[in-house]
Amino acid sequence: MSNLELADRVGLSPSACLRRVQELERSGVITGYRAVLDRGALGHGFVSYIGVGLGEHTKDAQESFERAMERAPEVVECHNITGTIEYLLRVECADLASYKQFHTDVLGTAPYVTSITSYVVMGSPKNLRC
Amino acid sequence: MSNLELADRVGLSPSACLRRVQELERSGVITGYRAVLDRGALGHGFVSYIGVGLGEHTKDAQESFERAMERAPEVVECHNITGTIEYLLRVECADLASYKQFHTDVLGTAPYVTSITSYVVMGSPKNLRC
DNA sequence: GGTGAAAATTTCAACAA
DNA sequence: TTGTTGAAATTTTCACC
Repeated sequence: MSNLELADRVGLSPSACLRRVQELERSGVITGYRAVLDRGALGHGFVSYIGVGLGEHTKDAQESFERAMERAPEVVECHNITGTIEYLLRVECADLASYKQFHTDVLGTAPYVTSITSYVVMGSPKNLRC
Repeated sequence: MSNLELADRVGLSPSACLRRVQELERSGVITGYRAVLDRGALGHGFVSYIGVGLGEHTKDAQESFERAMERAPEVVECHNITGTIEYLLRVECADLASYKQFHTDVLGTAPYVTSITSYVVMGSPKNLRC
């Protein structure tokens, strides 16, 4: 949306509207801007969440696992969570075959991993983040 | 990023670059554009994932639960997943107190809900979606 | 895919409430 | 402090090569 349209929607002049947006950028409320991509069109239609448990809870175990996730392009999100397991991943693959490959090649060889629980996404009735 | 900078980065003329971007928009690969906001600055620093199990698996049970999630502003994502539970939510609250309120007032009163498992996000070492 | 010019937008300084 | 005006700088957009 152009600043002109935004200004019109919120009922401000373009310059006043721009000043507010710039203030949000400067103060860190707006971190940046992104294009929203269609997963299916990109060939990443197979989405799953994966709970991962680590055998050790040392700093080294965490860092080496996180580095492995950083390298894997299929891993779109990696959250360090409380509870019975340590990590929750969001993984986007082309299909079940490429997911299986990720499962064995990446998760199977990642350091300290002791448990893997997959939840395949069948649909997302609400998704405000994309 | 302006089209001028993007064109410079990919090594194309601005017009050729714009033509490619417009084709991505037209063909549906690029669905839209979003500002990336800082959760903490917005007062939504308390992020958690919640696994939800439903007692019934009827169409009615699913639809009424999904409608309840649609109404709750704290629910940022609602995924219908395979596995032992039916839904995985991403919930963003101000703090633990407002999370507790969401837990009892929204999830506690949502229809057909039989199990709730919370995973509080301590950190997100990788997060390509925002 | 590139060039160049017209149209539109962003940006900001000066001013007003 | 917040909003408006107006003009310059920049960018987007597109016809043509």
